[in-house]
Formats: sequence, structure tokens, C-alpha cells
Amino acid sequence: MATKERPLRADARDNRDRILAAAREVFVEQGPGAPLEDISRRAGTGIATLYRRFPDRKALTRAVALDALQRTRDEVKRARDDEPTAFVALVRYMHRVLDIRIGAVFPVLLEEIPFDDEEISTARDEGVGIMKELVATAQEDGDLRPDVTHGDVGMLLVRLSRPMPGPIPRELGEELAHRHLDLIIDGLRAGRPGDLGGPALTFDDLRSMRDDQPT
Amino acid sequence: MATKERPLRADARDNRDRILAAAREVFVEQGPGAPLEDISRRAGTGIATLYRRFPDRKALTRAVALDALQRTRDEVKRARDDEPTAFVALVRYMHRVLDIRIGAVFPVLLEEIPFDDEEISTARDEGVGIMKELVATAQEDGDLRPDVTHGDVGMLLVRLSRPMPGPIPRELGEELAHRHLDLIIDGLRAGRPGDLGGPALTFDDLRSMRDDQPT
Amino acid sequence: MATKERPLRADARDNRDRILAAAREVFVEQGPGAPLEDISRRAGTGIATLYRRFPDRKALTRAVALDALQRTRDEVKRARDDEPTAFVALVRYMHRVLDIRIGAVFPVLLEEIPFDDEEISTARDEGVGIMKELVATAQEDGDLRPDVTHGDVGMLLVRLSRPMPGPIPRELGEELAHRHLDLIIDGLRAGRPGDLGGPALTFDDLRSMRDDQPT
Amino acid sequence: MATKERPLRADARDNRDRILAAAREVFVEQGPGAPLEDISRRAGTGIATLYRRFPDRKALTRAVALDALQRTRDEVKRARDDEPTAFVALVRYMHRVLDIRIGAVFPVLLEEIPFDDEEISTARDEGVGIMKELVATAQEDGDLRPDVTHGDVGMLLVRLSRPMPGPIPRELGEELAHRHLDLIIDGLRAGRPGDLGGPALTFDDLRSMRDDQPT
DNA sequence: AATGAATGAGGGTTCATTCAT
DNA sequence: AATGAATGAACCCTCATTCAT
Repeated sequence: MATKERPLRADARDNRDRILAAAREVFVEQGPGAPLEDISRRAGTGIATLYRRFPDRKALTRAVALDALQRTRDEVKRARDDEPTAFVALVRYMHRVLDIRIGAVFPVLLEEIPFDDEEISTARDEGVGIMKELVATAQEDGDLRPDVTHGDVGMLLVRLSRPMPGPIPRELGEELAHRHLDLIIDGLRAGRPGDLGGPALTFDDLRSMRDDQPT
Repeated sequence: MATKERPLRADARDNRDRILAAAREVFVEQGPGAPLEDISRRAGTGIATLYRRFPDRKALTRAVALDALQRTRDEVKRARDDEPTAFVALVRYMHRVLDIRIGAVFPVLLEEIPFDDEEISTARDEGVGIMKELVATAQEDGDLRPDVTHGDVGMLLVRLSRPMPGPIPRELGEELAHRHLDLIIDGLRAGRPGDLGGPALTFDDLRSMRDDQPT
Repeated sequence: MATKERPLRADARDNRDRILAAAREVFVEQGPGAPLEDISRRAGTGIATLYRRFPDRKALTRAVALDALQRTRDEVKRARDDEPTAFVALVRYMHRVLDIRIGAVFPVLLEEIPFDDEEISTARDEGVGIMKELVATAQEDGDLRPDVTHGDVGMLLVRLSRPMPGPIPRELGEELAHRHLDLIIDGLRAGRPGDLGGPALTFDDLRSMRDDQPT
Repeated sequence: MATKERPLRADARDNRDRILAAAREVFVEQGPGAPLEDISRRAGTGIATLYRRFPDRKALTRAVALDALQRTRDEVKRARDDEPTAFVALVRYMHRVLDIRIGAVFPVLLEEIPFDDEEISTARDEGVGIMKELVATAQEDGDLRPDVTHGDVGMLLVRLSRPMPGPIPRELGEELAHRHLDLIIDGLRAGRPGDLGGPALTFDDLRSMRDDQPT
């Protein structure tokens, strides 16, 4: 579904990479609706070059998202492999996700990428799969409260990944996100007094909701 | 300061209220840059009617913000007066704010509203003032962890107020927000293991950031 | 063509007059495209009252123009009757026309009022007719150079009647118009060295041009 | 001061020139508030092309004004250098300005252009300076009446530059303007009977009026 | 292959005109 | 009869996308 591309010439490859990096930055700063010309300018190329690499906004968004999902998957793997307990791995993973900032494109991702996009699905499912295991294990270990789902973990990360509105400088904003994540992590620990109300959703629930929408 | 408006005709009043309600909803769903025509359509009026009531986007934005701030202030007062402990009052207040649910936009609004707008300042300062007291008292009572600030409380509410991206039905989205708030509240309780990193900001810090911006 | 109106009630008559006066002022200040709401506000009535008296902008413009044309005709009559020579009468008439400021609506008048508007035609033709006589007589008297036409006189008045663009205060602008008229009058006197080039047009020429335009 | 523009591509240069020419024409015909879409249509381009060359209405207006001022300055220089007497040079200059024919808009433009725009100031001051000399010399020579100012000359040109309202074909309109200019020139000659009333303004007076406006 | 230029569609805002009180 | 409110059409400007060099 996403193969068959012959390798790009070296300079073209460079351009593609620079555009992707610029897009990541600009999306984080201005949101996923930022003017594409801003992106090409930051990448130091003409707008037409951007369009040669990415046929339209959706393709660019998808590429940024795919990249982020792959990094996310790599991070969760590494966390699982490196850390002594599932809970510690989960904590490390969550902080890394904030750094990757997939939240910047997540809304568009959910709304516009076709369900059967293989590369995307693969990266996401691999990442989610491992995260799901970490959640289960941490609950078995008695470290993570039993009434949260891996869907909660994902959604909380989305909430934290979006930049705070307002005139908060970028660096400070990132520090705040990590601070608030720490706070949430303390709420995730086992032994909390109250039971959680509200719906306990999984990623599969979210996916099937999307498929129901006729929009 | 409410500049000498004579009472509107009944039908005009109705329209104004409907437009305000529609704006609240649409801003939450689409962000504060949403097309004004979407708002007027949802209110069931023509676009020019919206403009007759609110001379430009800023005026409408301000009205939505003011309304939300006033409701918020009323809720925090009621919570303080009705509930047995400061912590319980704080919890109730946070859930109510999610229902008012407009938190997501108001930091953005504050950027666009002149610093010396009296009605806005009054409503905000009253609300924040009481919330600050609740935070302090709950910490003295030993119910709230000592390393969170009232700024954290406000910002967490902002994060929770934005609807999750994707095709999640509105009602479910609200239930999720309350669920995640419960989780966060458990993280706010005293006696948590880890210390919070990151900057401990107050509302005054946020305000002074705004004043520093050259924009 | 413009009779048959039964006399208005006294207060309605008042409103009509106030609106007409306001329109004259506003057209002079803002040009003939000024917002009608500005006019009704200056007249101290609601916009709907204006529309009750004048079904649309054209009707209002026409009324202002008719009023100005009638005053103009009256002025030229009075000048002819009062002054000792045709040239002196012509000079007086020209200065009076500047005060009446018909130029403010003249463009619209020429472009939008139907050719067969009787009241308009009558007032204009009476005024032009007398002016034509004055021109002829002044030329016979040897006071006015023989190569100008009454069309030139009319067109020069139009040029002088339009307000100078830019930030010139209204009063000063009027004084300047009279000053420049004095200068032009000196150019109109008999005994000038050069012959005039260019087309020597009459009002009838202008009228027939209009009728040719398909626009 | 010409902000570092690299030379445009040939086709873009063509478009720019065509848009500028179209703007000149349309502004003269419809006034400086004419729809920009009319201008782009007359230039044979899309509206966005106009906006690519001129970021907003002000920039276009400024470019038209600058172009006219530069041509005017060139004409007055050439007239001064070529003609035997100052008066003859002045006469030639005035006729040339009518051909440039943009006088009608530039006072309005000057309102909208920052006082310290160097290119504009330079072109204008050079042109006005030479014209001022011509006026003074012609008066010393006894050819020009002593009671007119160079401000009068400029303002009369503005009045003549605007097209007559109504359906007068463009060519005829230009011939009329030259005819009326001849008439005015005869009024400007020395030895005229009447003294001029009204305010004798200079360009500096007009400029200071602009600076006084609180608008 | 890379670039800058051109385009059309969309959203903000104003105003002439019609409608309900 | 008089008023204020509501409406749609027009114009400004921005941006995603296509085209010519």
C-alpha cells in the first residue's frame, strides 16, 4: 500500500526530510491548519517543492503523523525492554510521547486518514499493542489502578500534548505538560480512594466510533 | 462599566442569547477561529444579525468569555458556601467548570481582550480569588498536596475542557472529561509519593506573560 | 409625472424635510455613496422612516438633486433680474451655484436619473435656458470671450463643486472653490490671447451622449 | 530606500505593470475606493495575482501614487530644461500632468501613506520644488499673475484631472480637460483685472493640514 | 528536479433594503 | 406612521493548489 517508491535522489531526499522537520515544528507552533507556505519557507524550499514531495496537505499531515507514530512505537519498545517494571516503563513512555508531540497532528489524523492506511495502522497497532501489555502487567503487578484502560492513557496523552492556548512560550509549555503528567501519574497509581466513573474505552472502541460516522 | 445599553427588544434579546449559546458550542467544537457563519447558522439567524449584536469577532469572543467567567465565579462561590471542606468544594467546582466547558477558549480570549477591560477583570479576579483560597485552605487542611498551585488547577481544567478530537459523540466526550478529572483529582490528593517537577505557575504569572508579549 | 401625492401629515412633512437636509449635508461630506443609516441618524429618525419617505437610494438622490436644480434655477433667474449686465449676472450665478453644491450629487444625477423625469428636466432646462441667454448676451456685449459655450460654464462649475480630496476642512474647501472660480472667470473674459482648442459642447450634446450609451 | 527587491521574473514584471496601469485607469474612473477585482479584471489577471504583487489596497495605492509623482517630476524637469520661459514651461507642464491624469487620486493617497515614506516624499518634493521655481520665475518675468500660488496650480490640476461624470467617452473627456485648462491658463496670465479672494495656500499648508488630522 | 507565479474558493465585514413590532 | 431588527449581496483579503519557467 505504500511501497513501490524508488529511492529518491540524495538532494531530493534532503528536501523531503527538511520539509518534514519543518512541518513538525510549524504544526506544533501554529496548529495543524498552518499555511503550507510557512512550512516550505522554514524548510528553505519553494512551495512547489513541498507539493512535489507531498501531493496535498493530507499527505503531509499523514507523513508527520506516521513519523510520530513510528517514533512512539520505538519508544514504547525501548521502555519495555529497558525498564525494570511495567509501571516504570509506562511512565517513561508517557514522558517520551510528550516530547514527540504527536498531539499536534492527532486530531487531523483521526479525522482524515483512511481506516485502511496500512503503514499508519501498523505503526499504531504495534505501539498500542505494547502499551496495552504494559498496562495489563502494571495492573497485575499492583502498581497501576485497575480501573483505568489503555484508552485512558492514550487520551490523557492527547490532552497533554496539545499546546496550552495563550501566550505561553514554547519551552515553558513543554515543562508544564511534563509537570501535569507527573500529577496525572500520581493519580494513576494503585491504591487510590475513589472508583472512576465514566466510560472505560479502548482504542478499538474509538476506532469503531469513527467507522460509524457517516461524515 | 456596562456601557449604557438600553434593554433590547424581546426578539432581539432572544437572538442575542441564541447566538451566544451557539458561539459557545461552536468555539468549543471548532476552536475560537471557527467561521462566524457556522455560529449564526446554528443560532438560526443570518450572519448580519450576528454582526448587529456583536460588531466583530472580538466582541463576540469577549461576550462568550465574560459569560463563562461569570458562571465560573458563581459556581466557585456556591461551592465554597455549600460544601463542608475546601477540598470537596474544589472538587465540586472543577466538575462544574467542565460542564460550563468553555475553559478551552478563554485563555485565547484573554489574549485578544484589552488588559483593562473591567467587566472581564472583575469576573475573573473574583473567581480566581476564591479558588485560590480554596486551594490554600485545602492544603492547610492536609487534603490537597502542597506542591500544586491554583494555576495548575486552572490549566488542568483547560486541558480537560477541550473536546477530544475525532468522532466521539458529545455526551460521551463529556463523560470522558469527568472521568479523567476524577483521575486527576486522585493525583491532587495529599500524600502522593513523587514530588512535582516543572514550573509552579500562578494566574499572575500567566497574566504577566501576556503583558510581555509584543504582539 | 410627479403629482398626485396627497399632502403629508405635518410631522411626516417635518421628517421628510429633515431627512432631505441631512442627506444634502452627508452627501457633501461623504460623497453620494454615503451609508443611508448615517443620513437617518443625522436626521434623528430611524432608517425605516427614511425608506418610507424615499423608496430607495435613487429616490433620495433624485430629491436632493431636484432641490438643488430648483434652487439653481431660482438663482439664475434672480441674477438675471437683479444685475446690470449679463456678465455680472453670470458671475454672481456661478458663485451661487458653488454654494448650492449641486456637484455633490451631480455624478449620480447624470448617470441614474431617467431622461424623461419631468420635474428634473423642467427645473434643469429652465435653469440652463436662462444661463444660455446670459452667455449669449454677455458675448454680444463683448464681455465674455466668444469661444466658450454654456456647456463649458456648466462643466467648470461641476469641476469646482466637487470637494477637493484630502484632509481639507470643509469651510476652507469652499473658500478655495470660490477663489478658483475667480481665477476661471478672469479666463472667461473677452480679449484673451489664445483661442480655445478642444470640443465646444452644449448641454444638448451631453444629453444625447447619454442616450447613446447602452449602459 | 527601495527595499531590496530582487528583479521579478519577466512575466511577473509584465503582470505588475499591467496591474499598475489598470489601477491608474480604474482609480481615475471610479475613485480610489474602486473594487480591486475590477482592477485585476482589467489587467487580465486573477485577484490573487494582484494581491501577490501588492499586499493590500494601501500598497497598490501607494505604487500608483509613486508612479504618478515620478512621472510628474520628470515632466516638470523636462519642461524647465526645454522651454524658453518659465511661463511656457509651466503651461507645458500642466498639460502633461493632465495626460498623466492621475492627479485626482493622489491627494487622497497622501492621506493614507505614512508621512515619512521616503520614496514618495522625494519624488513629490522634487517635483513641487521645481514647479515652485517656475511659478516664482514666471511671476518675476511678469507673465504670471502675482496673486496665485503654486498650491493653486496644483489644486487646479487636481480639479481638471478628474473625469467629468456621465457617459462622456474617455477621449472626449481628455480633450475637454485640456480645453478647460487653456481657459484657466488665460486666467492665470498677468494683467488680469480682479484680485483673487480666498486663501492662498501652498503645498506645505496642505501637508500640515494632513498632519493635524486626528484621523 | 526546483522554483516562483497564478488562480479560485472561502471567510470577515459592511450596507442597502425588507420585515415585525 | 414610526421604529429597530433581520437579511443577503458585495467587497476585502488569505491560502491550498496548479502552472510556466
